[in-house]
Amino acid sequence: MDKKNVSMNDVAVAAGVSLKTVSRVINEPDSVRESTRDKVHSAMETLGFRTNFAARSLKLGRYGCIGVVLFHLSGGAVDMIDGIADAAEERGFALTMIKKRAGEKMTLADAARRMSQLPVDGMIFNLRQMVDDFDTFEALKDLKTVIITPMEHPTCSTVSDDQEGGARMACEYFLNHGHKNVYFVSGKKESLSSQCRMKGWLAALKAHGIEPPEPLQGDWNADSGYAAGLVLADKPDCTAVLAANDCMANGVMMALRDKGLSVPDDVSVIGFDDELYKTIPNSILTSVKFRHRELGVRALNEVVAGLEAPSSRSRTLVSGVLIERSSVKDLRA
Amino acid sequence: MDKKNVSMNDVAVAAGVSLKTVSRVINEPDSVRESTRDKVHSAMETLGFRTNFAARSLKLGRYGCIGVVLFHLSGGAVDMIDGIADAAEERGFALTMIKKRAGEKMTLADAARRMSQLPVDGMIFNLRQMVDDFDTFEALKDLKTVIITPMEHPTCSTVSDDQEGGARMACEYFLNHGHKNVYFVSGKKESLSSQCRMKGWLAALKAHGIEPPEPLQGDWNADSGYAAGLVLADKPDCTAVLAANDCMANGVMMALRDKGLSVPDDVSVIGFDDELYKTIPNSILTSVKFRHRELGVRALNEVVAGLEAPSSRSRTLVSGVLIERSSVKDLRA
DNA sequence: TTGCGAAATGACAACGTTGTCATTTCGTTA
DNA sequence: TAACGAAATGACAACGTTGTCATTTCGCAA
Repeated sequence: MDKKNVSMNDVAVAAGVSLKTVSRVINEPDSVRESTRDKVHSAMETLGFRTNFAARSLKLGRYGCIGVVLFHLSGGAVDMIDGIADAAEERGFALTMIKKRAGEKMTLADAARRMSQLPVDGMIFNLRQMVDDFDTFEALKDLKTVIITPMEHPTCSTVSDDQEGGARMACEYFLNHGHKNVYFVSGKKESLSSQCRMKGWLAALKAHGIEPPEPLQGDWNADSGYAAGLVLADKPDCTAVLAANDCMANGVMMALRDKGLSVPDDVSVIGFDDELYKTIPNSILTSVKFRHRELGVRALNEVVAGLEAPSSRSRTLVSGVLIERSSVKDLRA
Repeated sequence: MDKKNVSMNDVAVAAGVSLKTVSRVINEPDSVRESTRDKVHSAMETLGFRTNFAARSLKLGRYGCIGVVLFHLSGGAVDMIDGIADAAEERGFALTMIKKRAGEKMTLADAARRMSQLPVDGMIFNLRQMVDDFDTFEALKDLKTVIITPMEHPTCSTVSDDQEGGARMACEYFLNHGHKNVYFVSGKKESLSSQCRMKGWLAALKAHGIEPPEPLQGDWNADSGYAAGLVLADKPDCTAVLAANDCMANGVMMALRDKGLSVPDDVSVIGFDDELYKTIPNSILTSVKFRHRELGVRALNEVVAGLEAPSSRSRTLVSGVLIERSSVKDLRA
């Protein structure tokens, strides 16, 4: 019965004004007389008018949308997306999202090409693992591209947690409390987060002239931490353990206890992400927390700032915070 | 120096063909001679042509995008978004996302209005708490709307985990194992998940003619579970505890142990979400797991299926699964 | 070589907005 | 009341595609 889409022209006819006046009511209401405005408004109301995004964008030459490519969707990603979305909202942008499917192989170039066919003025890549064309990739000109990744990129702006710095901070915290060495339990090998955390640990120890012990390989889950803890319990020189996340840290602590050792009296432990308190009552685990929300906000702001100068390039690091609880013993006493 | 946007016309001129032929190379390549196609392709390559989304959508009258409104962004949301995104990908759709900001008040009508100005053919609302206009809301016609929520909606299609059924299943599991009653620890009051889980618990007990004990109020975190556990430890008739999530279940278990009770020998426990194993080594907690990913897939499919008939209405429930471990003792023996 | 039907290509309008510029209407002052 | 400048409104083109329909080119049989 009724027409599919109500256009400005329909509204104009109904209100007895010109199409351009309807346009003005929407975009510069002050420039039209109040009586006219009311007529137009009620016509819009009656007909159920909604501005057509496609036509508007076509004319304006921009979309008001930022593309987000999720190469990987992990736990911390929620808060990051939250930050991106809130910041976008605040600046009047919506998000256009695509995701790498499990098993699918997607390069940065693939992602950029696909995104460029969608309604976006700029884009953000969330990249937590290495990708083949990382170093050779060049963003499409006139389409600002920001990569969320700990790696430095030759031409694109990047934003990252300072994971390396966070790990260094945790190590120094141990050393400042009189520990002479720090053991490390890593996450999955292919994870850049794990790699960076390990790098920070290595750097801190070397900076103090300490020979780092062999790191123990974990997989983020508690069971792998428990296995590592069993091994560490037998090392007499092990007084401090840095685990690449809280779940593994918890596994380590439980193994140590099962072996008759006390945390922190016999061995001190620090984790990452500060989420153990959600699952363990009265959690004592000291942990390095990253501000994922802030990370998202920064990434979005960087894109928006770069809309006018897509080829600009910057590198943003969002520092971590050490949440102090009681899992680290002060050996200096 | 170079023009801002390369249009099909530019490509046509460069390739020495008509604009329409370029269009055909893109949309129906088989209808154009191979030699022509090659000319066009190389012209596109040279000029860096990318089809203009706005113009294309304007002409076609559709976008190939599904809107997602996040009223609330919780942990389980990651998997759900993952499912939505994968299913969208598979069916050739991208996602357009907006989010309710913390503190902001957003009704369904608000969300629908905002979305309708964006490039979307249909939309999904993720709604985990009650909202003022839930019962009165009517979706915009010709814009299929699916709500992810446990509540039934008068006019819109809804998709949900069967939380109530999951809770019932867990209760019955206790009862089938010879337990005579089941205590319940709830999540945050305003959470619909918590409300549904409680409803299922009540329903199961009543169906067996059991008078439900007073539920204990928690807040999803372990500490609140621990507090509840301390209370429950003093109830001699308490042999079975259903906690609205795994974190609280863990809190309950630790409190019971601290009070000298054994799980499952003295008290049996079941949780929800099956995520404790990530944090606790050798976790014994039996838990009801919901398939959030599947939930997202169903929601997206429902939208896409409804694109042609936006006013159709359906209700989808995705059942939960009981992951059996050893935290429930069989009292029948 | 001619003629014919099918395949390939092209010209032009249309989608629903906004920008440019011209025209009309209004309120004010002489 | 006339004249004027400012405010309000309108006519028309343009954004970059795709659909419709007309035209050209091709391959093949007579």
